Amino acid sequence: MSEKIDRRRARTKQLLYQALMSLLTEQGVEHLTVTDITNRADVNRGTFYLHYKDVPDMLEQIKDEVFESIRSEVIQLDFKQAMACADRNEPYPISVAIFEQFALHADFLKAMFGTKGDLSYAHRFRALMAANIYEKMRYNPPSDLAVPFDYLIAYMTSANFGMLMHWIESGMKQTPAQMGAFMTKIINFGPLVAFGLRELPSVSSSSKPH
Amino acid sequence: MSEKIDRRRARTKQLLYQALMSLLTEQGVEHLTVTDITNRADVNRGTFYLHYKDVPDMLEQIKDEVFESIRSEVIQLDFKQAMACADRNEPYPISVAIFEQFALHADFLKAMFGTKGDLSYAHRFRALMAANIYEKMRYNPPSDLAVPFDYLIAYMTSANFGMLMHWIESGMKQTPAQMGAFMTKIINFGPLVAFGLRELPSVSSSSKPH
DNA sequence: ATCATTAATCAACATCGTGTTTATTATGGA
DNA sequence: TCCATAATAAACACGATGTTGATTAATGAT
Repeated sequence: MSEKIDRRRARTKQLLYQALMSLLTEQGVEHLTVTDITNRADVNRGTFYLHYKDVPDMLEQIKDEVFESIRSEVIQLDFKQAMACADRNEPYPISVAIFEQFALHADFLKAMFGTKGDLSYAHRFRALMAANIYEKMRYNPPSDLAVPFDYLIAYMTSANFGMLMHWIESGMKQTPAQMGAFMTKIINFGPLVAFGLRELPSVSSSSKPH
Repeated sequence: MSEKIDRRRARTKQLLYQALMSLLTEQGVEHLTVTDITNRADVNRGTFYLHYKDVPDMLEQIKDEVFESIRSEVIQLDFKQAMACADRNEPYPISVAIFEQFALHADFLKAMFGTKGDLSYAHRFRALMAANIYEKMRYNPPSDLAVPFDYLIAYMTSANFGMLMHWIESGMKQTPAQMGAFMTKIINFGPLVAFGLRELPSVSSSSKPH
């Protein structure tokens, strides 16, 4: 009853979505016009305005949906669980689930993070990761840093996000499970150890909970 | 003789530049119109086209100049020198010079890398760093990686670039010398050691030259 | 199956920014 | 001074926008 969806609305909305996606993969996020979208969707131009305010509005809605689908996974991350998985040398399931969610929206994200992409969207994902890492650190607050804490956050979010982008841009040759394993290793042991350039260092006293 | 610069050309070009910069810091790189720029510069709209093809062309020229000024410093980086400085616990001069060059163009870069920024420009700088790191690695080629080499590159370029962006976005509270010190530490010892979360690990055999 | 409701279409409109052109004015360098 | 060139002003066609009103078509409920 409360769910009343007119087939016509759903149909044209899907046509517009498909048209947008094909244009997005072709020419990136710039120079997207209502005229182009509606022409490709074989829909009257005026009809577009029955669904969206303008092109940025349409993009915003899709961005929100994709972001939310990933955010809902990210907030389930548990630092201790991830560490336990890393010690047992197995991928952390929630981490894998996140990569699967990314794979699901690969085309869209590839366009949004590609050369002609949307920097504000990248910032949004980085902010999500930062909040998450900050949450992790609260369990084991660092002190006596050789480099300020906010730089630690910037470093880690950018590094992880960079690997994610590289995965998407290079055609997702690794499975989500593999990527999850990479990420877990690097987060817990640092890049040099994870990449096999150094042995695992002995755990220092400063990383022990009080 | 060969250097013949009409004062009028130089004057209007500077007026256009100043107008562009003030608009850039106000509203980011999007929705920059010729009309807005020439209005703010108090210059006839037609005059703009005597200097630039269109707005992207004007941006491109400035982007090229700034990029080149930084690239010319980056290519002077020497891996061994940087390591030597790190061991003596002093900032690597060329690294400091790079940060000074960034500081020189802070306003422009802040706009280009901000929320409404230009992702293609960010990619360009990351590609520069990637080429540089790749060059470094050639002296000490890694083998037996737990994670593929291209992910190592993606990780490192993104991490370093992320710190750089954070420095710019947070108002450049650290001096170029301090930032150079941060960077040198992290590149050589990894983030966990650099941030003081672990002790310096013993150097493994895999990181020794043959 | 009917019918009122809602969606989609079509055509027209004013608006805005673009890039170009022409004629005119002014400024600079020699 | 005087020539070359830069800047101005006004006009133009073009393309995309966002809106409107009238019309046709499809849908869901009864």
